[in-house]
Amino acid sequence: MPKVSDEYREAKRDEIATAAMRAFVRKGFQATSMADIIAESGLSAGAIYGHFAGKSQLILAVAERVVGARVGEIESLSNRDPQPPPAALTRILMSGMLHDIGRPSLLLQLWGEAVTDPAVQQLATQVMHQLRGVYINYISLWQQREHGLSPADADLVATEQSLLFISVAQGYILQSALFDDFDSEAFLSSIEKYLPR
Amino acid sequence: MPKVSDEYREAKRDEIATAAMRAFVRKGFQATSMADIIAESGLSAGAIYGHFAGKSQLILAVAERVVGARVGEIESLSNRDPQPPPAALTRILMSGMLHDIGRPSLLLQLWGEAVTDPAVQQLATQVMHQLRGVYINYISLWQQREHGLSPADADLVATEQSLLFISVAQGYILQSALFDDFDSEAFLSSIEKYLPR
DNA sequence: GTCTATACCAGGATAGAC
DNA sequence: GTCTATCCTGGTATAGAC
Repeated sequence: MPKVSDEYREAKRDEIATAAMRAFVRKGFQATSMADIIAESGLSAGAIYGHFAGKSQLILAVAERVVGARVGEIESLSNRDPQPPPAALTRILMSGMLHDIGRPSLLLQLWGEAVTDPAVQQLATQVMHQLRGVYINYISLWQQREHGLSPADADLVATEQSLLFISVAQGYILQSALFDDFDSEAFLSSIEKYLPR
Repeated sequence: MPKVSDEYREAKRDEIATAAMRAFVRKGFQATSMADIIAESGLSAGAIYGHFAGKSQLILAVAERVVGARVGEIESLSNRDPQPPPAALTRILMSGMLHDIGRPSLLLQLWGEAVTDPAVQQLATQVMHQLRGVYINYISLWQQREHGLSPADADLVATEQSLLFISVAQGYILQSALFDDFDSEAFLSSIEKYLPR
């Protein structure tokens, strides 16, 4: 395979997926028709079907892009030297996410989609595991540094607490989408005040 | 209007909505066709359209039933005399919910639906407000009884903490649907261990 | 009120030319 | 690889008899 062709192919897929994401954010996965995506991308039906087998493949590709960025970011945070306390992770993650996808409502749709679409379900589950792993590492490190726990004890605490911290991030996303008077700052500072250190 | 007619009407609506809910739980809102609901109910198209204007009305009706039960339950908990600590609320609520709707995945779909369907969105927002109100009352009462705070101070604390407790309930629902190895008991006991009392 | 049969349409996917 | 035009399925909603 020639190299240029591969690069072109990848760039085109990216261009299409990005356009699809814009459309999905606007109207939701289900309500977005292929015609919408075609219009948004400025391309034609033929062009799109040349790169993606169908709408569900497109949803999956968009989902992968959305969550992929997030996982990378979290991993990079583990290696930061003046380690922020675990509760502050939420703040950092949420602002990164908002920067990337604009409205978090896309995630609500993704979760809804996971219920019925096995491919999305699998992706979501896999990401949850990654997320949990990263949180556990992060919290364990924090417990060792801050409270002098042994690695084994720290891991135990981290395993317990990870579910709680993940819940808080999920709560942020849900509440920001569903409260019409959501106050981001109030939420985050409340978190930092009441979650364990 | 004759009384029997009204009663019959309401019973029939309930029968249809319940059948629709079974179908929705099985296949999801979008993937469920009117034909599915017709089959599940054992009735005919004509009968259903005689009681509901269309599929979206049916979704709304099911959503109202699902969340309505929950709100009622929470309110009744406030008046319980040996008041369980706020973190224990999660346990009680979640078991009530599981009992009612079987799998929590229906809620994920509801949240996804809220993004695009204004009627569902409005319902979700309204329920969130109720939920927050009930949590605030509950926590405030607890703070007064347990820590002897003044009502004003207790309200302040309760307002801050309510978002956190709601997050935890939402996290439970999401994680139970998205983790293939979700451990309900581990989640709940971790909550009770690390959340403020 | 409820049934059966069907009209009607949106929208996903493809055919074939360029 | 991409375009236009079109096919065709699945699915909502209605018509009309009972």
